[in-house]
Amino acid sequence: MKGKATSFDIAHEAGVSQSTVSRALRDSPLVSIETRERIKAIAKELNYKVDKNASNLRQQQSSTLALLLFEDPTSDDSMINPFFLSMLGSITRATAKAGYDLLISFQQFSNDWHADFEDTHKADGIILLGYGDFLDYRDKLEKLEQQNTHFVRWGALEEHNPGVVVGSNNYQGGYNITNHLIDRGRKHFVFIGGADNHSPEFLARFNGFNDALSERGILKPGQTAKHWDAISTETSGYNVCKALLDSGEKVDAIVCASDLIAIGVLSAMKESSYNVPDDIAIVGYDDIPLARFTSPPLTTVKQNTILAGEILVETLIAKIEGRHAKNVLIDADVILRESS
Amino acid sequence: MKGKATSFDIAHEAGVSQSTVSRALRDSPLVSIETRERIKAIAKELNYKVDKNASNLRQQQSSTLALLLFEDPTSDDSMINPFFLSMLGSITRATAKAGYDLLISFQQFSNDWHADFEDTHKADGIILLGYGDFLDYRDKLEKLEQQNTHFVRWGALEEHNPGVVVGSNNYQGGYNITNHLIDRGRKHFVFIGGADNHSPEFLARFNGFNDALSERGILKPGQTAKHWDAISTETSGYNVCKALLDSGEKVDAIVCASDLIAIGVLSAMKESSYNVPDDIAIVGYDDIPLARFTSPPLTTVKQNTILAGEILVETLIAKIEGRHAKNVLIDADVILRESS
DNA sequence: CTGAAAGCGCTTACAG
DNA sequence: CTGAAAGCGCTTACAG
Repeated sequence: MKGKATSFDIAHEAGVSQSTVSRALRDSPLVSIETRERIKAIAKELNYKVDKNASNLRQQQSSTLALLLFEDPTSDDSMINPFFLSMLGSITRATAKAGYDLLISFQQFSNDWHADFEDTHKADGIILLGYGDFLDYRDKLEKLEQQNTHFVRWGALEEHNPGVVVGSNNYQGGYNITNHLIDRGRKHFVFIGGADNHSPEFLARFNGFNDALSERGILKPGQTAKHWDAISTETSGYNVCKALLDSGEKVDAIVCASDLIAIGVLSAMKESSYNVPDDIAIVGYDDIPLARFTSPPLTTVKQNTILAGEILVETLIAKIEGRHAKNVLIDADVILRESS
Repeated sequence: MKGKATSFDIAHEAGVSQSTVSRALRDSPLVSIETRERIKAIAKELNYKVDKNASNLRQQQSSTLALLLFEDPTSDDSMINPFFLSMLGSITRATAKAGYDLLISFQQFSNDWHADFEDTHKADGIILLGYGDFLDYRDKLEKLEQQNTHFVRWGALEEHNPGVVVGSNNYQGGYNITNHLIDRGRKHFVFIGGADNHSPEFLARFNGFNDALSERGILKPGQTAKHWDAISTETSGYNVCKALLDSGEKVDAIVCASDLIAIGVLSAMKESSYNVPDDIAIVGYDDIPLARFTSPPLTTVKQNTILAGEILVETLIAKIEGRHAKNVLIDADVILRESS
């Protein structure tokens, strides 16, 4: 036998037609059990595998999902946010469990990204993952929607979302962790991280933070909480924290928009000989695996990545199969550790 | 226009044959520049994309690489080794640059993994990534080789490797970082991590460690360095370090088989009030992004993941295209930080 | 430079 | 329960 075996080879070997082979391998009840078993045995022996290209072409679908992972081009080359990597792991597993393959593509926000996976029939649907400047790509999402491309996006729920969105309850997370700090007697709060509508997830965290401070009287009516801008990297957290300390701003609690920022902040604190949490409490957001191993271990808000990955995949498959798919908000839990 | 446009739609619109459309879109010099441009414009207008399934079927190839990422089933669910994630990032980028798509699949070592990506024509070749019990899957690799499946493996170079291997010079890394510690006056060494032929990469690091100690007279002839077994997770590093400290073993330098282990070790040191590096020097291996942010920052051996990803992809494509592909050993550099 | 035709390897409606 | 045939949307050898 030269080259790979085809269904015709099996048919020849089994003394049946090629149609019967195809039916048998797909477990069609139209074929008697005995013939089915016989054909399967021969297929196995010849190491036959259905050619996916032919099968997909004929069926006009691909049993493949595409994941577009957006990276912040401002961030460090090799440093992909561990939170997304953990999502990637759970999405991969959920995809496999559902019988689909997963095509992956990293995209730079800055680039003119193209989501032609579905147009080229390489994928039946697309998962969009990544923080980043929402406003920049809103147009593209709307175009995707117009083209009837199936896609789900991980992100913040807003009034008019193009497509379906699965996200974490960022407002609740920011709100709860701030209340925790207030309960511990903290008075002077600063939020470090992006907090405008370019990154709605961080903004929601900030809003929860702000509302908790207002409700508990830390903020006077009409006042807005203190906010220092940073992108979601350790380096940015480190630099901003240094600047914050230099500014002489009175602070005894810092709420960071992500764990990565918090790790940079902890590092700056140590360098400037501040004691965490005695002098200043630091909390993060995401609960990346390393949050347990910082010094001190980091209090943070856990995003349930395993659940999130499953829901993303489930939602996308629902769209592909034409079932109803709705937006989902996943609860975010505060994880108490020693940094607060 | 209902459904997606095909090359026949473009042909109709352009008043040429479908063959000419196909040629024009592939930039064949057989088609005049003017016709080419005209056809491309129409294709763009109709939002036409070549159907990959049809194109692949016809050409008997897929322009897709598959990445099998093996996870250690003993390790924490959500915690994928950051080193591999960083490799994943660089492999994704290198794959895209070479004009291929990337299919990803996570595999449990324990499972009966099947690499039928190439058999099903879903991928032209396979990249195997992950530490793990080499002996367990040696048979499978040999079977892959017999079936003429194109694959590259990330790992240790050994005498009789099935297939092509790209790896880091683990022996050199272990050797150099140990010499660094000896230069700093350390006398009592322990290696934490797996060091048998089930995980040849860790074993190579241990061998480099051992040989450096022998050459410098820290080990008497015939003696073997002290070695405590651990899997590559923070938790395992933490537990083993606790046991080591409890044992009363005299130690002033610990060489860890991975940064993850070292992070657990640092955490145990802190808890038991040892000062790093004054009491005990700790070094890791991998230089994961967080190594810079541990407390104290971790001295470690850098694996050049960007280069590694590029070489893996390059090597695999060489095999696919029938060119000569040889094993590659990448240099490993010691990164000095405060933990040693 | 262009077109008509074959064929990649399947799945499935149609006929028996 | 089974088979002959059409067709998914391309690419490319062949003929002009």
